[in-house]
Amino acid sequence: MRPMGVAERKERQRAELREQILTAARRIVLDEGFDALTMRKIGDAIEYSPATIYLYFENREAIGRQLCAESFEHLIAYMAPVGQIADLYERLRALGRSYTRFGFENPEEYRLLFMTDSAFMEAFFPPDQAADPANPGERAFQFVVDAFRAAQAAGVIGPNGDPVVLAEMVWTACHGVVSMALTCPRALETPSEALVDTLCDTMLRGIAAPVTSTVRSAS
Amino acid sequence: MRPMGVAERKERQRAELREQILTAARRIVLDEGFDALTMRKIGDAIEYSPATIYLYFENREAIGRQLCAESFEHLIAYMAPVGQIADLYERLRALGRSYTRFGFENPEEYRLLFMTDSAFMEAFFPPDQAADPANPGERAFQFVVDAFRAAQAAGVIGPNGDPVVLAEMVWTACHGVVSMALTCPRALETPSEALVDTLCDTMLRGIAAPVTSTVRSAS
DNA sequence: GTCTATAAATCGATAGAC
DNA sequence: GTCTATCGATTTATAGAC
Repeated sequence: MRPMGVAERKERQRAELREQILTAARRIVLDEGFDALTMRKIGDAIEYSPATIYLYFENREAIGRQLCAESFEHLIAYMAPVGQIADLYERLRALGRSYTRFGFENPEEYRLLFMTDSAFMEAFFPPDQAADPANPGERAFQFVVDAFRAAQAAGVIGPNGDPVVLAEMVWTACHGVVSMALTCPRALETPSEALVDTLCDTMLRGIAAPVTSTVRSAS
Repeated sequence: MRPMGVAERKERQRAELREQILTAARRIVLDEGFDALTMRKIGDAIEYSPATIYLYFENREAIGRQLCAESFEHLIAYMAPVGQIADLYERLRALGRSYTRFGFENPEEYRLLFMTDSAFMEAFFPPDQAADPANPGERAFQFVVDAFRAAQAAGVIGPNGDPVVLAEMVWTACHGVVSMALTCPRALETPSEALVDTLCDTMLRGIAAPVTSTVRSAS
């Protein structure tokens, strides 16, 4: 008779090695970027042959996709505490800051999520219209949308503007600062954090300001 | 005696082949992106051996740098006509639109300039503080700064805010829309052009609005 | 000035032995 | 389940003949 639990142990060991692969891959990506992620490097790190990795992941991309999902959770972890801020206006400002802070503190994760080949992100923003709430990318974005919806409901920013458009607006603007700072820090004279603050403040003022009475004092 | 003009002809031929190399390289980059630019492909295109190219350019990066300089000129060509717009407020809005239009209409050029390894851009934003007016990257940026300066001088947007910071703000925000749209079009629900317009309008309203009296109607 | 030939180094992925 | 060995295809860049 085969002892009980043999299958369980095997399954456990298999999951363990899978996790080792991901840990090694994550380390490589964080240190050197996704382009530097090779099966050989992973193999060296976990002290297995490169061929073995193919028994745990279909290919290199599948590893990348899994890393993406985990990084989205990481991003959410940065933004989630902001939900505690009672002042809904301050919450919006803090959201921009927490998003960009994630980018600056985890540049290679940020690169992997938002600055690499679209093949990854498309896996997280599927073509079908229905937003999947289980999708970590979608969940991160909904955080921003909800914050705008709440601010509108409370009358903090005025009812004008689709919350989705507003969310995409601040998201892409923040993304602009982070991605430019990561691609070419020298191009920005203004310190990134100051730029983000100015940007968020200006946008929120612009959203709060009445659309009709644009200030145009001269000629 | 050697006929006159031999050296001139040689120099002319040399410049011609150099231009052929750049033309072939440009085509490859525009069609397939900078990563797809290889010495072999250039060689095939111009019907010379790959080795020959090294007699005209130090290496692959030097070719990329030259392409960058030309693409900066291309970007300036998009933005320059905007300088004709008399209404300084409209000029600022048009600046954002012309910048992003360059990106959408020339995605691979945009990628080369602003979304590739920083090694290129750093060549155009040198470490020394003094902004070199001959630098095409610097010149493109100064366009935006000058527009803000003019708008401030005319009292169109109020005197608050360093024009450089304001310029970097709209620049990075516009860059955010373009780069996100190029990296993962699916992530944006709002059409890019609409997003740019909303973004620029909102920012300009926020700049025009008085800093002190931020509208905060409720709790 | 241009070529051929090749060095030297990658890489992803697989076949088949154990 | 893991390995070795390797295929097959890249690439940049150079040495040396012509």
